[in-house]
Amino acid sequence: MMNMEWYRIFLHTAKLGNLTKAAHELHITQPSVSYAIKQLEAELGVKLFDRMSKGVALTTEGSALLEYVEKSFSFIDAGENKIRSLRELTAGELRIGANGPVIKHLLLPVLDQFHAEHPDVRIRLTQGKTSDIRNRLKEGRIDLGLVHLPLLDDDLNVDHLLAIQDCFVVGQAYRSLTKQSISTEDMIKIPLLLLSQESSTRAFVEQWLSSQGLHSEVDIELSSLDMLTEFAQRGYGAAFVTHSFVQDLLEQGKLFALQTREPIPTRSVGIATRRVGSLTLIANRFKEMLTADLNTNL
Amino acid sequence: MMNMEWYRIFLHTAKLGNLTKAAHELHITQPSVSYAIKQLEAELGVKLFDRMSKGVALTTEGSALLEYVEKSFSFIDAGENKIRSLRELTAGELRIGANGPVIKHLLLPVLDQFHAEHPDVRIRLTQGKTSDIRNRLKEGRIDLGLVHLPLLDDDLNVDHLLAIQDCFVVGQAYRSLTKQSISTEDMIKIPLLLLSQESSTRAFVEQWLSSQGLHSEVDIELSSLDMLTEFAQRGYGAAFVTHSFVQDLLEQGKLFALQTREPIPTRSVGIATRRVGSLTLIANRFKEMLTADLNTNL
DNA sequence: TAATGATATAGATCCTCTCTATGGAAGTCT
DNA sequence: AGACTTCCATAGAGAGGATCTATATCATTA
Repeated sequence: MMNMEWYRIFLHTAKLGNLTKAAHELHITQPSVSYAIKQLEAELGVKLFDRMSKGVALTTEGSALLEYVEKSFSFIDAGENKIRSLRELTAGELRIGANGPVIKHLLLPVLDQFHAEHPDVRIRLTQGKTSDIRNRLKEGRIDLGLVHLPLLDDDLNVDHLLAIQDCFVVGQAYRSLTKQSISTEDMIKIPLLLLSQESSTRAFVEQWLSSQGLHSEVDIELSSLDMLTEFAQRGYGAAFVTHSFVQDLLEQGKLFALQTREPIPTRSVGIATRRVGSLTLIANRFKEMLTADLNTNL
Repeated sequence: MMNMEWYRIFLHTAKLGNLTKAAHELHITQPSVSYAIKQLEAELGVKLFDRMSKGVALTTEGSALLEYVEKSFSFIDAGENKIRSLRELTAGELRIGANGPVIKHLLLPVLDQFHAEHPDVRIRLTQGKTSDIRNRLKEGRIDLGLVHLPLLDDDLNVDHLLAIQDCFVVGQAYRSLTKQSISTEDMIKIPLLLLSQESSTRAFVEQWLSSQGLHSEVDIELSSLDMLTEFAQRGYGAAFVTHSFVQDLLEQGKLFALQTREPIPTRSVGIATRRVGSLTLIANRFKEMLTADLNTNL
């Protein structure tokens, strides 16, 4: 049976025209090269080299073979280089999905760091709701998703990343209500500003309310955090938002958090990946970076 | 060190997605495949397959590698096919050189036979004088030349192919001279029709004459056998030609051979090849055919 | 003719691949 | 749930081929 190693030896020998030099280059001895060439010639049934007084010279048939063998090995070389690049994270891509606020407040700083360290990695970022991200993950269109927990899916693996605390915020108009704690019943008398129906945040707040036997009439339903805070600032009502995502506005005195008597449970943001198969080296690295970063920023 | 055989095993495994099946296809056992994949992964420093419950699946990195490995092996396959074709004489080319009369009267019949047996071999035929053929051979532009002997050249190997007998022929006008033998001295009183200066045939006839202390004034100097016989037929004089090449015209009574009292020595046509290096399989085959053919046609 | 620089060959050795046997994990079918 | 099947991993033994050392051989060159 044909042995691919013989081709490697053939290639070096053909290029150098000298068994002894080829042996040197391959870190083997001259008889080994002689043996390999002989095997190859026997197996192919064709003489590949003319043995000259000072070295060897390709026969016509040998030359014909060389063309192919050269190309073959150049592809192997290219493949090994590609693998090296992937291993050293100087090639490949990172495909992530997350929702808007998470991208802006959690992902972006880490992404900056990642991009600085691995500028050759192409970053493909998709914005979407947790449910979108789940689908994209399962379809293999992204490698890694940042999602709100709980996310139950047999195909996905979800690691807790960090806990977030939600709260209701209001603008100057309702500032008086923030002086002391407020019951949930009283609170929902204020017009509520919530994210649109399908979001997991909306599901969360509605579940919290219903656990207290309450139900809210939503007054204003928006699809982005920025708009929610904008409306809240202008006094349209109380917006349900993640505390740390509006930190700046709270500090600037543009928004004020209500102190709900009934505490709002914390919830988690997690990293979701496919359960089957393994992460790309890149995604792995990024995941490490995410967890490391958020642990130092505690 | 990287072993090319591992790539072969990788390729089969990747395509089948199943170590056991790959082992079957490669006529080895499943643990061998398992081992090879493991070695390759270790050497590349990258996991190539995810081990699933029912088989294996390429990782992203494995897929990247596969692209290259596929191409690499397809070139090896192509190379092996090419060699097979060359071995079976269903590819490649035959490059021959010979002078006009030899092509017409010696080469053509054998070439017909060769072409019938090996229609896929491209035939490159160059017409030229013996000296041209020698140069082309030495430059590697042809593989095989049919030349007049003697041809002395350290770089070339010349095998005797067949002996030819030259003669002087005349047309109807001089027919009377062919009734009985004629002395060389008398003969050169007839106008002589010879090939042009540089041809080896011309050199041969002049050497024959001068060996008898004679010298000829050439009357008509032409560069092709056909023209020589044409002029001879029309009674312009005696043409020096190879007997077997004008056999037909002699039989048809269009030409008549002089019986020279001093016999014209036979000379030889030979096959010339480069001394260094080896013949292509094709040229070898053709050479065999030439010698075989001319031995049966004795 | 000796020296040089090649390749070829012989025989011993060692390494690596392959094998057999077995274990273990994940799914599948009663 | 338990038996079965399918597939991969591991361990250890064994064989065979690639490699090594030593030497022969051949052609060229000084």
